[in-house]
Amino acid sequence: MPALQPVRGTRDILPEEMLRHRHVEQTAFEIAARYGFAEISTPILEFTEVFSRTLGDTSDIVTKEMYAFEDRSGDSITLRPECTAGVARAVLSNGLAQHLPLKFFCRGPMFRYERPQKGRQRQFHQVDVEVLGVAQPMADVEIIALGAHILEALGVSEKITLELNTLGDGESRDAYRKILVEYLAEHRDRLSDDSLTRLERNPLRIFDSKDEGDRAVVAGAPLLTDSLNGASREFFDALCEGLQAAGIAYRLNPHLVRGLDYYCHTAFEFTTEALGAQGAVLAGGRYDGLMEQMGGPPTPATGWAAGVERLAMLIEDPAPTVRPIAVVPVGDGPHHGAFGVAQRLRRAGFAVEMGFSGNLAKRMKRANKINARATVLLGEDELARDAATVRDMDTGEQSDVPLASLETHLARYR
RNA sequence: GUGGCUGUAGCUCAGUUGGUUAGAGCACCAGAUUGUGGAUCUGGGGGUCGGGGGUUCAAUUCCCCUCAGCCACCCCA
Repeated sequence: MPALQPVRGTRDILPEEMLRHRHVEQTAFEIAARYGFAEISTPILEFTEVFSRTLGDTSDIVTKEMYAFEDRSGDSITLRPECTAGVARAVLSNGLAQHLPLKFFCRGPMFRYERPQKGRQRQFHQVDVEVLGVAQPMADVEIIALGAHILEALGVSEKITLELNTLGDGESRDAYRKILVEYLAEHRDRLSDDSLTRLERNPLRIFDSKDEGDRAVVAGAPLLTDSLNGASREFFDALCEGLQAAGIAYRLNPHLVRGLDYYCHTAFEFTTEALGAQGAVLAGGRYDGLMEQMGGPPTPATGWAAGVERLAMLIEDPAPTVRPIAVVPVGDGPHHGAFGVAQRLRRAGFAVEMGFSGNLAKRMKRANKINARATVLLGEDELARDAATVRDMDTGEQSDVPLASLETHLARYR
């Protein structure tokens, strides 16, 4: 354990930053609720197979990014790298496949063993929505609309564009893979080393490459959209029409692919230029095959996840929290009486901070520092006649208020 | 995992061609002001110069290793 440092890629979220996180999560949660999403929480730990079976043996997450370890009983356990597999598992574990369709909202920490960068930590947080049991593209339209709605509510829409693509169904993708591999093999000599291994494992991801040689090759490559079968074409058209009808602007990006094996049809990413290389802020797609892969019944599903840290970096400072009322005993005598008053006000719904150390000037300083809206001063003489001196901290005005009407008097400062 | 940049007080940063007790601003604490905050003035605390090793009479400064952050790749939220 070297020094007093947090583990690499993890960090403490101090109150100021926590407010931003909270704002992102609460906004997402509240708007998702309006769309009928119910919050669930699944364990941070899952058996490793939950992820390795579903994300694909060739995905980066499984091959190099999983926080996996053996527990005391010898089981292989993994800190969840994403939400979807856990939610799907929960649906099967709880027999919820009987109750489709389901709409879930989920939030919490995720873990990926990556090299940290700004906007990319080993422990990070996501908010996540999943729709299970709906095969129609309207489900995709709805979750994309929800995503756009949340980003708008967070005030970050102008910095973000929606990119959209289709991966087609299995048949379309198999057909395309053949054509693509043939084409790429012809240009093998111009591909980067990275892309040569991609060619073996997951040729679609060559489209992601930033290598110039790769890009040149990819520019002339056949497109998946040209290999779509009728059903896939129809699905994608319906999705695009649905988005247009909903007034959601998007940019078709035929090169947009997904790193995880379970995706099909819809693939989308809300991205920003403002965060450097970590531009994806909310992304997802359709995963019709996942539940079956996990051993459950074939179940169509679609969903997305959004990065809380990334969004927290984009938003303006959230509205300031309520300004408290400071209760200040004068001298050391009235502490108990003052505390009684503070408790009364707290029960009445006021945010109350009490200062009782140092001389009066010190206590006032403290009241000022916590940005108190008003200070309730309680000295021996005030308490003796059941009254308080209330000071408006903005105007400096003071008034003598009977304790009986304190709540009424302070109501203006809520 | 690969390549590069950076690391001095809580924060932002000075500093040293290697040389006594490493500085500033902000923040913090105390006093001026023991029944009144915000301004001002005065004083104070706080540093293993990221960590370890090496070279040297002497290292914050030069060299090596290591840790962390940042940038790009990889990948993704």
